[in-house]
Amino acid sequence: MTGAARRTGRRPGTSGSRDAILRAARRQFGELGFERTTIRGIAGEAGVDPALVLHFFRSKEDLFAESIRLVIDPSVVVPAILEGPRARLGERVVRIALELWGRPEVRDVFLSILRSASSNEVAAAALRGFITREVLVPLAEASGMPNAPLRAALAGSQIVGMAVARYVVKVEPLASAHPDEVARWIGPTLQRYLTEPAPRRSASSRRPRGSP
Amino acid sequence: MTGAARRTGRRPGTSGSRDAILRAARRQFGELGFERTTIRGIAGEAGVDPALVLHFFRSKEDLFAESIRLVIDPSVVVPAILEGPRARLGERVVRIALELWGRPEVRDVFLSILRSASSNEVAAAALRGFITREVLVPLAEASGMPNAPLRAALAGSQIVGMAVARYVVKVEPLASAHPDEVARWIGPTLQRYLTEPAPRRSASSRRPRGSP
DNA sequence: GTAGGAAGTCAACACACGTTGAATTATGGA
DNA sequence: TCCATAATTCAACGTGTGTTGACTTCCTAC
Repeated sequence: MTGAARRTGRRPGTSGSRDAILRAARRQFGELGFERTTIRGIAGEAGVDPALVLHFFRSKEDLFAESIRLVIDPSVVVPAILEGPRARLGERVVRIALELWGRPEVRDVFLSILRSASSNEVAAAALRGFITREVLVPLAEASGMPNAPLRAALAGSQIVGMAVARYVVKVEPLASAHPDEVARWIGPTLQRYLTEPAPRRSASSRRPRGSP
Repeated sequence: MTGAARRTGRRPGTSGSRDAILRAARRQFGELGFERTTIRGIAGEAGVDPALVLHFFRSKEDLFAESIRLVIDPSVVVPAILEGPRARLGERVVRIALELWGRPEVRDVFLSILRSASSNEVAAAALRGFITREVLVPLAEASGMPNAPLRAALAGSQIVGMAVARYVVKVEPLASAHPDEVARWIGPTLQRYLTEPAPRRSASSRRPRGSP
């Protein structure tokens, strides 16, 4: 080595430290979840002093909130969902979801949210908000069905379930199935939730006549 | 108060401390997940010294592992899934799942696993193991279809997705929908995954002839 | 040129956590 | 009756964490 011990003070030129920190944060929050990710770890990966992390982002919570600010563009995604034949709505939705999960930046953010949604209220709110805004509302509009919110929530539940099974818990053979195959199976489910008539009340789940 | 400062040494009679600790652990792991649950917190809820917790269970990891040891009885659940008309397999599965989530002890354990599966390998393994053993294998047997593992994984993904949406993220109106309604919507999905013919390869997802 | 702010490091604080070892009191079998 | 063993608390240790404040170096607007 040239023996250059990292000295104090500002560096010449533009360092890109802020971005490096954010990238490292996203990656680690995605891999470890909120609790197990440490400021020191992020700083290490970004090649920077831990104090600098908090110089840019005021606290760990703030950094987390910033790191899960969505990196997907609704003005692209929503039209992509809406355009095309209504008979293939479900399939389009799965394909778009799978495509998003395929991009590393997006995937890290999604994993962050999913990993942390369980114990971090910010993350849970983010997930709820995202699902509502980016998934439910457009889908409800696209379907134009009565019951739209419930239908959209059901569709969302199947997508989240697929993501958990595939990317978090890694249940085989789903985890390594080809996206096309996944789309073929799950597409019809979403299609039914979103566009087909509501299920009939079956005999066994009806209360006997005269009961309250 | 009677001023009775808790003194040291063994208590007369049977105290039930071990059970109290386990109950508190299950509850807190379920509410907070592995990381945010503390030994001190559990001890507090159980009315006991923190050291006693580690006297009974050798470490926090061990306590966690013990606390997620499944409280459901396969010899009851599996037959309940298998018996009855094959045409209503899907509906039976959802109903059983919802019924299990309704019992507080089971619910705490499920929540523990779900909340911690993302960052705790023990929990992820437990979830994978449980899904495989209690859900996938029996379902695969029940269906007797080719592709059984994939089919069962898909069914599992819809169940987990419903649980996350309903109990963790609390997406409305799914979160407060009546179990009957949930069963009516989701039953057919499981039914299709488990018993209906595999989806045909559609034109749009086929590669053009001659490509690798 | 020079002042003020931005980028960067260093050392330290305070706190909470999991874990340990010794000490104390009860139980139950020989 | 005695003694090993179980149940229980207490006090403490070590470690890792988020966060802070002082300090230095560079950039840019006047």
